[in-house]
Amino acid sequence: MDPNEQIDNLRREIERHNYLYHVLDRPEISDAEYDRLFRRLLELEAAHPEYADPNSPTQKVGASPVAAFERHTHIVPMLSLGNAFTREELYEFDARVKRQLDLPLDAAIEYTAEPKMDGLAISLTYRDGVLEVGATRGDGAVGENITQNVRTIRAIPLRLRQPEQHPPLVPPSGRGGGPEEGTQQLADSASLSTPSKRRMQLHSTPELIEVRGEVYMRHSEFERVNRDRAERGEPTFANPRNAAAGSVRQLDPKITATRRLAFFTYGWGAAEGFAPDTHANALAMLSELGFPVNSLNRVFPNIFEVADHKDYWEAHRGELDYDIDGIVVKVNSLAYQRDLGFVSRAPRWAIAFKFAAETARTKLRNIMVSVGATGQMTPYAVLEPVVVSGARVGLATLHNEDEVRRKDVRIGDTVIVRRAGEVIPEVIGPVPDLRDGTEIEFVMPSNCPECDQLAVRREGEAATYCVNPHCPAKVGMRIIRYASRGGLDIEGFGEKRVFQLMEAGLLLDAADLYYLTREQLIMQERVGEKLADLLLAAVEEAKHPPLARFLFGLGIRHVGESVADLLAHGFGDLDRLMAAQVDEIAAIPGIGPEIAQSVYEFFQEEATHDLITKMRAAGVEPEGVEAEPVLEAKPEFEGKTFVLTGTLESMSRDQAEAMIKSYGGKTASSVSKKTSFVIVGADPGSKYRKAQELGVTIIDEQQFLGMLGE
DNA sequence: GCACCTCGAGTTCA
DNA sequence: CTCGAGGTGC
Repeated sequence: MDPNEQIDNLRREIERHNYLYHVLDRPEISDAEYDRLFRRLLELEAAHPEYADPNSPTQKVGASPVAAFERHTHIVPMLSLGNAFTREELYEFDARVKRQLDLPLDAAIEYTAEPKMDGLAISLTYRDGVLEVGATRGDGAVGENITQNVRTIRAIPLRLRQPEQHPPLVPPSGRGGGPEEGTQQLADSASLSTPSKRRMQLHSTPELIEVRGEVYMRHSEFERVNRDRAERGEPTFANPRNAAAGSVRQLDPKITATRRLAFFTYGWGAAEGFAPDTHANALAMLSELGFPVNSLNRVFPNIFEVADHKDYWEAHRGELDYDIDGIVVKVNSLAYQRDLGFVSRAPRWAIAFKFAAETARTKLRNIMVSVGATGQMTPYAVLEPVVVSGARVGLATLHNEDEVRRKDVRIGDTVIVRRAGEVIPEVIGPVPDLRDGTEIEFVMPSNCPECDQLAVRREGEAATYCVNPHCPAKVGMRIIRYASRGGLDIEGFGEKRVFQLMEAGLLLDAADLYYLTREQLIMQERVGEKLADLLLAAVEEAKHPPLARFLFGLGIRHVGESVADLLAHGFGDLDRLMAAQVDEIAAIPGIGPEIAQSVYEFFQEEATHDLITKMRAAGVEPEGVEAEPVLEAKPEFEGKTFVLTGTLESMSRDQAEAMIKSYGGKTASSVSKKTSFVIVGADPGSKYRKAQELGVTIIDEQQFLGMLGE
C-alpha cells in the first residue's frame, strides 16, 4: 500500500477511536491497542516526513516543557454565572427574563439545559480554522496560555472540520425534551436541537472563533490516574476536578498527554463568520466543526420542564461517568440574549441551577476573631477538620457578630458545613438536638485580639473595627494590600514575609518597602542572596505604578479597584486628587457623598502626607492618566432617555451608552412611555415592537450618528 | 424611600 | 462566595 494512503487511514482510524472514546463514550479498542496504533503512525510519519500534517493526531504531543505559562487575554471575556438552588429561584430568573423582555409573565420562553460539568473552563481560539491558542479562564479577562497542553487532548480538534465536506459523525437527531418516562437511558443520541425550526446551516469555517468549553476527567480515568500515582507513592488527587485542573496546568505537555482528559463545548466568545440564531443551533454548528457537544443537552419549551429536568439529574447524577453539580439554563434565542445583556460579568440570560450542595457534620471547636487591613474584626469558626466536596475543611468565616447570632452557632456545637459554590467553606447552622448544655455562646471581644486596644462598633453598622492606627495586624495587612496584585503587584511580599519583616522592625508602613536593603534582607531567616536580589528588584520595579493601582494600594476606605479607577480617570494625577474638595470628588459619576468624604479625609490626614512624602523621597511617582475629556452636553441628548436594541455596526453597545451619557443623555434597559428614543440596530429584539406599540420615537443607527454630529 | 445593582472586604484550600 | 453598604434610578 502507498505509504501516504496508509498514513491517512491510520490518522482517520485514530481520530475515529478518539471520537468514540471521548465523545460517545463507546470505546471499541483498549488503551493498549490504541497506543499500538498511535506508535505505528508515529513511525510511519518519521519515515515519510513529506506527509507531515499539523492536523495529525500525533502532532498533538511532542512540545517541550515550558518554564511558566504566558498570559492570554481573551478577546471576549469569559463570564461567570448566577446561581439558583431552588425552584423558586429558578422561576424568579424566568420572571426577570420576561420582565426585561417586556413579555407577559404567562408567556413561555424556550430554554436550553446543559449538564454543568465539574471541570475546568477553557477557551480555544481558532484563526482561519486552525487552533491558535488554548487558555484557562483565569479571572475571566486574562487567563494562562496552555496551548501546548490543550493540543494533547484528544477531543480537541487542532483544525476545524470543513462543514460541507464532512457531515457530523453523529447527525443531530431526535427531538428536544427531557428524559421521557420509562425510557430514561443515558447516552441516547438525541442532541440539542430546536423542535420546530430547521437547523441553521454552517456554510464555511469561521475566520475567527473563541470556543468555550469544559475540560474534565471521567471517573474511570480519575481512578486509573490515582491508582498509578498511589503505586508510585505520589499524592493522589482529591477529586476529578482537581485532577483535570492539575493535568491541564502541567508545565510539561507530555504529562498532560498521559492523562486522558475529555472536553465538551458549551459556548463561544468572539466569532467572525459564525452567526447562529439560537444557542441550540450554535452548539449544533460547533458539533459540525468537530467539537464534542454533550449529548445530554436539551431544549425545553418552558421553565417548568427545565426544573423537572434538574430534579431528574439530581437523582441520577451517579449514573454518569463524570461529575456534574447542576445544569446550566440559557435563553435559547440569541436575539433575546442580546436584549437581556449582562450584569457586571454575568449574562442575564443564563443561570446555573445547582444541585443541593454536599454537606457534612463536624464539631465547632472554637470561634476566633481575625483583623483585616481596615481593622475590621471578623469572627471565624475553627472546626474539627472534615472532608466536604473533596477537600478538608478546618476554618470558615462567620462574617460578623450578627451573623453568628443569626445562625445561632455556639462553641462546642455540632454544626453542618458545606462548601459554597463547592469552594468556600460555610457553616450552615448547628444541630441543636446534639447539644449537651456545655456549649458557649460567642461574644465579640471588646478589644482587638491582636493589639488589645478597645474596638468600636458604630451605630447602624454590622462590623466591629479595631481603630488603633498602629495595630500590627492592621499595619501588616495594609502593607500586604499595597504589595498585592490589584495594588503595586510587588512579588514576594505575602503575609509570611511582611510579618517576618515587621517583627524584625524593618517595616512600619508601605513606604518602608522602598527602603529595604540587601544586608537587612539577607539577615532574615530563609532569605538568601538570590531571594534578596529578587525582592529588591521587585520593589524597584514598583516605583511608577499606574495611579489607579497606587490608590487601591493605599487602602482608603471604600476605595477598591473600581473606585480607584474612577478617581484616577477623574483627576488624572495624584496631586490634583490630593488637593480636591469633597464636592469635586463627588462630582464623578459613581462616586457619592460617602466615598467622597472618605477620600477627602484620607488626603487631609497628616499621616497620609507623611507616607506619600516618604515614598516620593524614595523615587516613587505614580503615573498619571489623561483625564477623561468632558464633552459638552448637547441639547438633543440632555435629559433624554435612550434605549438600544439590536446590534450597531459602528460601535459596541457599551460605547454607544458611554457617548449618550457623555452628552448628557440617559440609557435604560427597557422601553417605557418615558423613553425618548429607541435606537434600532441590526436584528432588533422585542424592544423594537414595544417601541412601536407605545409610539416611542424610533431611530436607526444613521440617525443616531447624525445626532452625535459625526 | 425603596429596589436593584455594584463594589469592597474578608476568606478557603490545593 | 458571602455579607454589608454605597450609588442611582424611579
